Amino acid sequence: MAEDGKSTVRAVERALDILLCFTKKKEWAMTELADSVGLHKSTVHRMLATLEERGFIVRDAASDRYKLGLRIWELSANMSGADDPAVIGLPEMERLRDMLGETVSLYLRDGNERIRIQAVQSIQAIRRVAPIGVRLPLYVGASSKVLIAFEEAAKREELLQDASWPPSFDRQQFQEQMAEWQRLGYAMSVEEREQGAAAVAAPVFSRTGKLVAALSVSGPANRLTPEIMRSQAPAVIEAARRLGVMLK
Amino acid sequence: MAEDGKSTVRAVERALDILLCFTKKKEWAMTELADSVGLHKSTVHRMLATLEERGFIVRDAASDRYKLGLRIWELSANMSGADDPAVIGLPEMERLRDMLGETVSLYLRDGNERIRIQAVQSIQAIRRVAPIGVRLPLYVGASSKVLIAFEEAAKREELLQDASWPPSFDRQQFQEQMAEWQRLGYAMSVEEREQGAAAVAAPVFSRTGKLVAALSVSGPANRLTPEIMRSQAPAVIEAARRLGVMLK
DNA sequence: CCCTAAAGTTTCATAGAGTGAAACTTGGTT
DNA sequence: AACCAAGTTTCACTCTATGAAACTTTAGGG
Repeated sequence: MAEDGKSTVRAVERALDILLCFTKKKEWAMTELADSVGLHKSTVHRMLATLEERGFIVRDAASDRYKLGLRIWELSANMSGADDPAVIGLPEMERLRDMLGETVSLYLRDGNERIRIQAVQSIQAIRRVAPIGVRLPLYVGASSKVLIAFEEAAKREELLQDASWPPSFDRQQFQEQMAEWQRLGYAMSVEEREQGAAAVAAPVFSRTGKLVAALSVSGPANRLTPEIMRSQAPAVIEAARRLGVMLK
Repeated sequence: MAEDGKSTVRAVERALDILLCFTKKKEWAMTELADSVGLHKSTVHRMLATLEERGFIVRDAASDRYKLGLRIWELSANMSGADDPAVIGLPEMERLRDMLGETVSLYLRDGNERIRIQAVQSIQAIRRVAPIGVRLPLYVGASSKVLIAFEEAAKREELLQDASWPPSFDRQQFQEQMAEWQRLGYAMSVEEREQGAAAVAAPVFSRTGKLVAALSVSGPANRLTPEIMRSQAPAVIEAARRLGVMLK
């Protein structure tokens, strides 16, 4: 039972791992799941029965495969509290989008990854939903820079020392540039994570001065040149500041 | 291990029950949770450690209490598939809202309850987030009528026979009125669930003709008189039809 | 239409995982 | 300081979760 630090419940861990599979793919057959998590068929079967009984997953009537159930919806609806940046920030993000005409995203750091918790698209009237909730690496992109550079010193060190970064990540260079981002109050990226994409991001601080999120404006690199982004930076910083004071 | 039908995993059930507590309240102390689910402190402690390790819950740094973690977000984002009415239906719902000037909601049946999975408010520009995801009883309200009356015959019977309805629910009367709703293609309610509120609802069918949701228009009863609602019904039915063809 | 393969379901003996009582620690209040 | 409540850790025991194997259902091919 003893593991790294706290003692946990194996059966529950396994069940949660099964649930987490649904972030990779929306529909799973039982055997697929068993292979994916490396458990025996009959174990997965029992787990799925349990998860289904509580409404966390459902069986698609047609395909006989498993999907996430409505209880997940219910939970996520209830997690949006008065302090949820995704909800509170929406109007401010829309304002910024209308002002700059580009996609505006809000990122939270979770461990050594970041999650896009809210986004308003540039062109489409209705926001694309797919990319909300995605996990992205914390070592590329303007938002990542912000989420590290403006973190508390201790946390910042811890993140930089993280062994799980890929070899391509240049700690040295990153650390050197960090001072500049801190001075300017924003960071940029050009075709780091995605071909042909560029972004400017600014930190969102809570009233207590703690970093809570990164607000980014992103778009095609040929439109968002470094020069253009520099000119947009003040608007992003201002929006991020307003966003910050709205929180908690 | 043997229970009603399928065999389940007790530890997992307990963990899920703990998670489900967060639909009632957003923040919990450990002892509160232990009392609520009727488990020993140390058991809950272990469960929470497990849930936390996987990111399903987090400890609020300030209050030292537990809240739902970002993994829930991630899951809910991934559950919105190409067939999620909540996402696809939004534009159509907004159209209807703009046309009638009242709140438009979309309900799904889950067991013998219904869930409001999407809503666009009448007045506010930004949609109220709180009530999305709430579970409501299936025996009152226009949407409930629709979610039962337009279900397949077998399912309909099963639902009507459900023993968990309160004594106040008049099966006889319900069944008599059902034919009328089916004939008209919509149902109304006046001050059934909530004082001073009224609603018209129409069924949303998938392309295969299966009932998938109920679309409702609701507002204050003094504005939404039966007469007015009757005149709005065709628009609701049409919007529900359009919504249906968009699905899957 | 039958045969075979794959996927899903149930059964069951066993080990080891989960459990809760109790002891211990931490932090805040009178 | 002493107290109390909340949270955390330990540990022996038992019952629960487990996976192998048998069995059932479904799907596809000859």
